[in-house]
Amino acid sequence: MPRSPILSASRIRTAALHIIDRDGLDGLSMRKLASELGVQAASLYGHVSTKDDLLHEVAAGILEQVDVSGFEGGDWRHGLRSCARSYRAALAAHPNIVPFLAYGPAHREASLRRLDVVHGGLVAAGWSRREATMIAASLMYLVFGAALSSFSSGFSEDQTFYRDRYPNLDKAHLLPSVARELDHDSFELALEAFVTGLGARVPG
Amino acid sequence: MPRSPILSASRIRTAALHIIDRDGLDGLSMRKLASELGVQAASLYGHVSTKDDLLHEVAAGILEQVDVSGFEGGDWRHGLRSCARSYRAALAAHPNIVPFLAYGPAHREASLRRLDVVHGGLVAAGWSRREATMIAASLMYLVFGAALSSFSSGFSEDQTFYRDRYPNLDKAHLLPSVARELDHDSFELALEAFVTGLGARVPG
DNA sequence: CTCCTAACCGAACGGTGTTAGGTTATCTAA
DNA sequence: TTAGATAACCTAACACCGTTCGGTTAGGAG
Repeated sequence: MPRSPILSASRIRTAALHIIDRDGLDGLSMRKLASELGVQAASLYGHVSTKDDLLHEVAAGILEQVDVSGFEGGDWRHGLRSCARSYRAALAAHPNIVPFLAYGPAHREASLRRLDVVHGGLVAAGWSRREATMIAASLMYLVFGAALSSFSSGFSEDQTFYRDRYPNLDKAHLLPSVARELDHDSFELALEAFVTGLGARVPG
Repeated sequence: MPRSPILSASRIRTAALHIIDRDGLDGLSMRKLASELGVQAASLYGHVSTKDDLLHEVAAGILEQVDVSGFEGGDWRHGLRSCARSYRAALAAHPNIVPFLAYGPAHREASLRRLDVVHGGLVAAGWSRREATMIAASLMYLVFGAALSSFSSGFSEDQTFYRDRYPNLDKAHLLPSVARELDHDSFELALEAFVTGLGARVPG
C-alpha cells in the first residue's frame, strides 16, 4: 500500500460527532472537520460518500448503543421501561444530533431493528400485532419528544428574560442543573404514566 | 410613501411556509423564496432580519394556532387531551417544519404562553407546581415526538426494501394511507394511556 | 530501481445567507 | 410645478458551503 492512511471512516465519524457535540449540528462543516483531522476537505471523500451519509452513520452509531435486551425476560412492562431509558440515555448523550434524527428516524436500519425487537416482545406478551405497533410507536414519541423538547437544551440562556413573563411556570427550571433533573423526572413520570395506563388495557 | 410595496412580512411568511410544505425545509432558500415572490433575494431583508428569524416567525404562526382553551372547564383530563390534539393537528399540518422546531422549542414565545396556561390549569386542578411542570413537559414529549417520528413521514418510499427484513413489524404500515391512520391511532393510544396512567396517581 | 496505486491536496463549480451601495418611483413641501 | 426626501427594490459582491476533477506524493511489489 502506498501510504499509511491518517484517515479512516471511524476516525472521521468520531471527529464529526465530537464537533457536533461541541459546536452544534450547524457547526459541522466538511472543511472544519477536515481541518481538525489535519487534512483538506476533499480528502474526506475517499472515506465518506457524502456529508449526509456521514451524519447517518454517526446517528447509527448512537442508535446502535440502545439496549433492547430488557424484553428478553418476557415482562413487557420492564422491557418497555428499560428500553425507553436506554434510548433516552443514548440521545441525551448527544442532544445536538437529535434535530438531524428528526428528518425521518423510521428509515434507519439500527432504529428499525430495535423497533422490531420491541414489537416482537410485545406480541409475545399477548398484545395484538396492531397494538404492538402502536405501543412501539408511542414509545418512540416519548423518547424522541423527550430528547428534543427538553428543558435543559431550551432554557439554559438568558434566564432573566423569562422571569415574570409566565407566572404559572416554575421559575426554578431556569437553572441548568435543575432543568436536567426536571427533564429526567418528567421523562420518568411520562414513562410510568404511559406504562401504567397501558396496563389498564389488557394483558399480563 | 415612495412606492407601493409588493412585499410584506406576512406575505413572505406565507410564501416561505408554502415552499417548506411543498419542497421540504432544505428546499427553502432566500433566492427561491424571493423568486417566487417576483423579487430579488436582497429585497427580502427589508422585511425580514434573517432566514433563521423568518423560520422562527413561521413556526410561531403555526404554534399560534394551538388551542389550549380546553383547560377552562376545570377538567384537567379533558384539558390535556384537547390541548394535545390541537397541538398535534397544528404540527401535522406542516410536518416539514418540525425538524426546525427541534432546535429548541422551549425558547418560543407562543409555545411558552401555552405551556403556561397548561401549567395553570393543572395547578388549579390540584396538582403541585412541580408535578404540573412535569406533566406539561410530558405532554410536549408526546406531541413533538408524534410529530417528528411519524410513520407516514418515515416510510412512504421504497416499501419493498423493508419487506422480509423485519419479521415482527406489521407490513401494512408501509402504505401511506395506512401509515397516516396508524400515526393517528398510535397518538391516541399514547395520549389515552398517559392520561389514564396519570389518573392512577392523584387528584380529581 | 521502476512501476503501481492508494492517500491526500489545490483549485474550482455552483450554491448558500447576507450586506453595501445604487436606482427608481412616488409622496411631500416649497 | 418642481425639488427633495425616502421607502422599496436591485446589482454586485463577500465568505462560506458541499462536492468533484485532476494532479502530486509516498510507499510497497516486481
